Amino acid sequence: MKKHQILLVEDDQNFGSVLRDYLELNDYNVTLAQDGVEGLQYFKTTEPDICLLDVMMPNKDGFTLATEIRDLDAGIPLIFITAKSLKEDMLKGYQAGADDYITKPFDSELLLYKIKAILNRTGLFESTTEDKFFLIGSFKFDVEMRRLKKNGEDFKLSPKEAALLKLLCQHKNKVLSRSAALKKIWKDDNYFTGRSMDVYVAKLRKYFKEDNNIAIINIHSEGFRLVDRTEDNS
Amino acid sequence: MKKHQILLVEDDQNFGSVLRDYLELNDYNVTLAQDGVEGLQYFKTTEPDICLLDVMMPNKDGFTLATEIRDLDAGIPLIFITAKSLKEDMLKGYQAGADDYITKPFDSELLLYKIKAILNRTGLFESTTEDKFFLIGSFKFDVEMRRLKKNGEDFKLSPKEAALLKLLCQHKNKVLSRSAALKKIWKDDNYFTGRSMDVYVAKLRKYFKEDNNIAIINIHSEGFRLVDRTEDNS
DNA sequence: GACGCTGTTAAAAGCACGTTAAATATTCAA
DNA sequence: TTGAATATTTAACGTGCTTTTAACAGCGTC
Repeated sequence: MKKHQILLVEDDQNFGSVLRDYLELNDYNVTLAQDGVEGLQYFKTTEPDICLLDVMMPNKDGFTLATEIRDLDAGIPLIFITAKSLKEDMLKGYQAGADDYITKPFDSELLLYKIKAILNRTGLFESTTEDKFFLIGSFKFDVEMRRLKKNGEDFKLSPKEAALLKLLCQHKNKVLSRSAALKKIWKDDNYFTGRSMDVYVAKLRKYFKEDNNIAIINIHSEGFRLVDRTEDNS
Repeated sequence: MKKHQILLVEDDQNFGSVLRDYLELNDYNVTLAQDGVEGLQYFKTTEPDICLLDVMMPNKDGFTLATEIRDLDAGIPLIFITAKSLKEDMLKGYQAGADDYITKPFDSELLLYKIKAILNRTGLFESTTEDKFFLIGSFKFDVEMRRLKKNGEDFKLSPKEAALLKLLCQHKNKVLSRSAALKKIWKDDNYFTGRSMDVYVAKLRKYFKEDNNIAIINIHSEGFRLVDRTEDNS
């Protein structure tokens, strides 16, 4: 999963860098701008997913900046940060197109949740770039459709076959541990589910039987490894 | 512009009806439910654009309700209303999928702005040009009229037939998941609604029986796929 | 070679789907 | 309000796909 990009515009250097570090610790990429002018410039170059704007800033205040940003991208989420909790300010903020408003001093954990909530919302509408296809040698595996295609042949996979192949693909050329796969797909790890998984490994191997470049190799009492020799790996 | 529909769930009768009136004065259609159970029921029947949920309620609390609502419609915006401003509560709210959080006593004008901000955001992503027609091979499907035409033939579809065909069309050549369709059309996902859906799939297939280019294909335990072979897809 | 682990196949059990028809529920007009 | 027309759900039965279990044979390590 790619990290989300945040634009933070805050003139208070101390507060700004502390907040930036905190957000970065929580897996966001943060660009920190010192004022509205710089903020707009960084907005154009970094193409953030969400903006945190201080209201009171020299040079260009947060509301003006918000309007300009919204001009460039009507859909970008905005959160205002302000010391005052004046009602007029909040209303003005929402008019400028705020998605949320947070007043200093604020709880940093709460801010994280707000960011997450908003990104979830916008994320819903973006095409989720979850792994939809895998290329395995000359095969193409369509996860949603559960189809494994090669030239003329076109196999329909069962749910468990597809789930297992997906896991193997995600670990291509690495080891997929037995117990991890069992817990993930079978939600259980005992003798019988283990045997069941072996049956599925056998089924998958059949599909790749003709192709010597593809193999599902067992690592004794560890798990399985999907090797694709069409890629330049040792 | 059609009025937005709000679902307000609030057990305090006085507060609830005052808030409802206030929102109605501001051009919203409001449905007021007294508790979580009633809330879920009204959610299914009124199909609101946004929900305002009191957290503390008898019978079923706001968080539980939120989860159930999100299960039916992952995209619907939720705002929690609470008397306490406990951090734990707010975090729990955001985890339950809140878009915003407001604590009593609150400024009513601010609430309006929050609602507006959220509706603006969701409105951006909805297809403004709601699909009125679909072309399926040599058929033409008029969604509002619930008519499926081909040359001489002209079938009149029932509401559920039309709703299902519309969903299939929106996912043409992709997978329409069983549970998604059931939640969207039947507002429920259990054995019997599932069987009911199968009956409707059979009905739809009959309409396309003569045309070999159109098929509704089942993907076992996943859902259905409307394939149109007059378009150049594999 | 003993033991546990894996490979494979086939039979058995389980579950999802296709379809039709009968039973309910809903709608609409008289 | 009632009854006819329409719409939807439930039931029943057949079919096919999926998954588990069982059985037996081969492999790996100690």
